[in-house]
Amino acid sequence: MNAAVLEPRTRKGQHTREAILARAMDIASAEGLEGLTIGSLAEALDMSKSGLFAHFGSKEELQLATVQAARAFFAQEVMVPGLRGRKGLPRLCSVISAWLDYAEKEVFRGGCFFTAVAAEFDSRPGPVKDAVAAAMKEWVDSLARLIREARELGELDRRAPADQLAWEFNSLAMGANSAYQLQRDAVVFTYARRAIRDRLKAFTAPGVRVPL
Amino acid sequence: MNAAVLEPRTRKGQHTREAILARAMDIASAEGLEGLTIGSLAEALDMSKSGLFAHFGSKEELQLATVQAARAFFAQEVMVPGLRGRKGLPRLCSVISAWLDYAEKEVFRGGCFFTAVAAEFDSRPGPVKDAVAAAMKEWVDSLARLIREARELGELDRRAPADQLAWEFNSLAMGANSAYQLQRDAVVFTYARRAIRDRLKAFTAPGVRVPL
DNA sequence: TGACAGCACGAACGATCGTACTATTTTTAA
DNA sequence: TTAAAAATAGTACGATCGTTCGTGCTGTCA
Repeated sequence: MNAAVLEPRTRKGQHTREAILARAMDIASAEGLEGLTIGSLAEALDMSKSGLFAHFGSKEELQLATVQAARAFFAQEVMVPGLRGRKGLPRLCSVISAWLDYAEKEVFRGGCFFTAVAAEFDSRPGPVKDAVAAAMKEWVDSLARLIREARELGELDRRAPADQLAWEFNSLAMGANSAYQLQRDAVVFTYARRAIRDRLKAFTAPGVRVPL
Repeated sequence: MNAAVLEPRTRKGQHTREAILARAMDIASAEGLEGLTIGSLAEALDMSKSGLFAHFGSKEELQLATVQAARAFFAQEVMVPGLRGRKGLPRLCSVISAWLDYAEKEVFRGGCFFTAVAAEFDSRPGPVKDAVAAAMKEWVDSLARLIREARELGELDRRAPADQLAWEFNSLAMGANSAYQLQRDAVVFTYARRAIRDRLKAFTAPGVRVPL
């Protein structure tokens, strides 16, 4: 069976599929992609298990589709608003700020979808882990690219290690999301902002303002 | 039934219980505390489901016992070797180093137990989440205490924000563990060490060596 | 030696999991 | 308008989940 090519062929099918994936992202952010159960998902959407199941053909395909949906959602929610900032340091800070806001606003019940799912699948080899790892890498690479842009514009020191910093900022943002979910103390977002700002300041000329 | 007070009354029972929890920590680090199944755990230990079950009385009690065992294990594996460093900055760096080594050596299949379990339970209210949150808080507080000691010895600037830094270092270490599990590239441990070292250097007098 | 406590076992429970089949309704295209 | 196609529902399956129950085994102490 080739379930990977199951795709909706009508507007209605498309609409249903989108509704399913929106709920799936929300549930998975809190319960994980394994805790995301076909029965409970169907019930939450007032449809039958088998009707929902037919959209994907297997649970793994549902999980993969959810990861792709989350990737698109993240781009829409974080990258698009973030990229409105002026190229260079402002844009970098704008993207990071959008990401922290997205975590703090709890757009999903469980906070950031990828933070939850990455931890869940990081030691489960398979297509789902590969998809999650690819999405994370794509995101960190985007951050590194923004850092290099700021460097080329002379706003950051030429020696600023882009990959290192991108990884750091991602770790701090994920850490803020996790700590907030766990302890429910929003001060961690202040910690994260300050940590990133201080780190960036170390690579700017004295007096340059880091807009974060 | 009061399953919480189920405790072994013979040396043999004690021994079995320890063997169960050792396996449980290992499995849960990779599959999570929900993925940790009584059946699979029993099979891995060559015992019957019911025999194993009787040691705890419920799955939640098994999960709680596993968290407590992991707390003790972490103290033994990270805090004890770390505290051998001389009081102050060396001890702080020694503890952080022990923690990064423990993650990199993959003492458990899935890396750090608490990183995995914190992400899994951070949006599942209940006694297990509470236990995990308490353990994490205890650990970050320990780091903050070490930072304050270094500050009081004059090795770190008086303005070094202990809670902020403790949170940062924990985020970076957890981030290194996660990224390593996900991408299997050990360079992230170098990133984490460098990030923490640079951050500490910003609060030391020029020329002071940060032993990390 | 006998009684008893603690440990472990096998069998079975109801519930729920993912999945497979068939039937019915709804949408689309001619 | 009608026939094909797609979407959804209904039902049932084998497997596995956590849990319960009754029963032995084993070592200890009177």
